[in-house]
Amino acid sequence: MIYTKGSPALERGGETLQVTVDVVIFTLFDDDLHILLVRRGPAGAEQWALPGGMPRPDEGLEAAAQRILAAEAGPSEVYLEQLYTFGDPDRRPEGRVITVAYLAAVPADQAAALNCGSDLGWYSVYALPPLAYDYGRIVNYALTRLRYKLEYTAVGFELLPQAFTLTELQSAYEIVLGEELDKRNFRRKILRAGVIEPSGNYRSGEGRPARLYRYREDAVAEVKARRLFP
Amino acid sequence: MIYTKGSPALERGGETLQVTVDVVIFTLFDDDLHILLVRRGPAGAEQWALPGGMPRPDEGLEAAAQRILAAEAGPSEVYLEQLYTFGDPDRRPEGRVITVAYLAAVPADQAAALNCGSDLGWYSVYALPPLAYDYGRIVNYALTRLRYKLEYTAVGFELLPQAFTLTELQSAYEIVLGEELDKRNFRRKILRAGVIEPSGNYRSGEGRPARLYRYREDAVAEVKARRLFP
DNA sequence: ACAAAAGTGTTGAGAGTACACCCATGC
DNA sequence: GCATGGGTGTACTCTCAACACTTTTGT
Repeated sequence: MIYTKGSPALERGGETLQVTVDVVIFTLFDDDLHILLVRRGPAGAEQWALPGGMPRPDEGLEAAAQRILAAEAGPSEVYLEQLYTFGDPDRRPEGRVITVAYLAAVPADQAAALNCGSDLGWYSVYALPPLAYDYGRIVNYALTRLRYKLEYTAVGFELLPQAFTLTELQSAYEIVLGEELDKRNFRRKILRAGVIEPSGNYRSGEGRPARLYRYREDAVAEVKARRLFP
Repeated sequence: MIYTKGSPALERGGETLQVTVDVVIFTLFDDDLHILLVRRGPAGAEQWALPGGMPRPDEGLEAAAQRILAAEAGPSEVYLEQLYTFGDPDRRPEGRVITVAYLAAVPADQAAALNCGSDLGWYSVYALPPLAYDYGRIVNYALTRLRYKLEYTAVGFELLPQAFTLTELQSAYEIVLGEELDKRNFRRKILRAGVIEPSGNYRSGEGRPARLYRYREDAVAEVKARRLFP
């Protein structure tokens, strides 16, 4: 018999088993990739944590992540995916907590609380404040995953406003990947992929106005990358 | 304040919150891809489940998966990765269970219990018996992930014995992917990748003896597949 | 007219794909 | 000697990567 019934939390020596859902929320502004953090602990010895909480009794894990995201960052209709579940017994000194981490990407123009209170803030992933517990590991994991997905899927657009120029798009890729890309190759490849289309408008600024593009909702983000093995 | 302390399992209306770890264990024999299932329920209306259990108080999630794997399938030193966490509130009628699913791949010659009791058995993923709850979904998810990883990483070798012929390797790929591959292209590509080396021995059978290969432990399974996006 | 950013093509190298025959052994 | 599975090479196409100049606007 594999599954035991009963009340496991109590049977296990009285230890409580907490499950939390934490969300790593990425956004892109000021030429930098940011995540949302909440402050914990007293000023002076302050530490930062990911927004999170416990799933409610009748709430699925993804629904909980969605709720947390909406509460802290504002928008709905954003990119959200399960990242990983962290459950080492000694993650936290006060007791065992199993955390189901999610990754979210929101466009900066939808991200509420861009200049939010001192308990909540966007921080560059390249200059993070001290994080509590093993949050650093979770953030690293999320960043690795975001970079990976950026190359093989269309997540990149989830970080941008609805209309964007090709230069802005390229810049977004460069910021997240931490790597420079060739302008002509970038444009050829992204246009040939057929995932974006001109919106018909232009954006003026310094120099020649740039054509605006939008992501094609009907785009098949068919990720047919080359196989490593036969 | 995001995290509440106390005894959440009781505070939440007396509902207990169970966390289990389940493992989808793949192996390859008889020209077919199999997973290990355990029987639950009475004969006649029997249903099958994935091997699983609760993590012990001082045991990490991966450690729990390793323990379950060792107990049911025998070997250690096998491929094991976290798959996904399933936590819909209505997964099970008897109460809420959050399941952290793992994916394992073991070579058939290490898989104990190949002809095990009637409570435990290997089943072809292409002909599964009736599964309890949402196990079907978990198995599908695992199969999708296995196929995906097969193409871009070196998991394939985890399903094979230490020494294998190129024909056996190709056959393994074909069985898992459900697709035929070209012999010459397969060989050129796998050899050029530098992940296997001849063991020096040969296997005799019908026809010309086949050269045996082994997986190179020092192989950099550098997955440099083509980017979809720039 | 000039500064500033947008936009545009070509070429060489490497990888993918399709395809058919000879080789070594056991019986 | 023949059946059985093992092993090998080539030609075409496509994608990648490297690389520099012209165009359009605002001041």
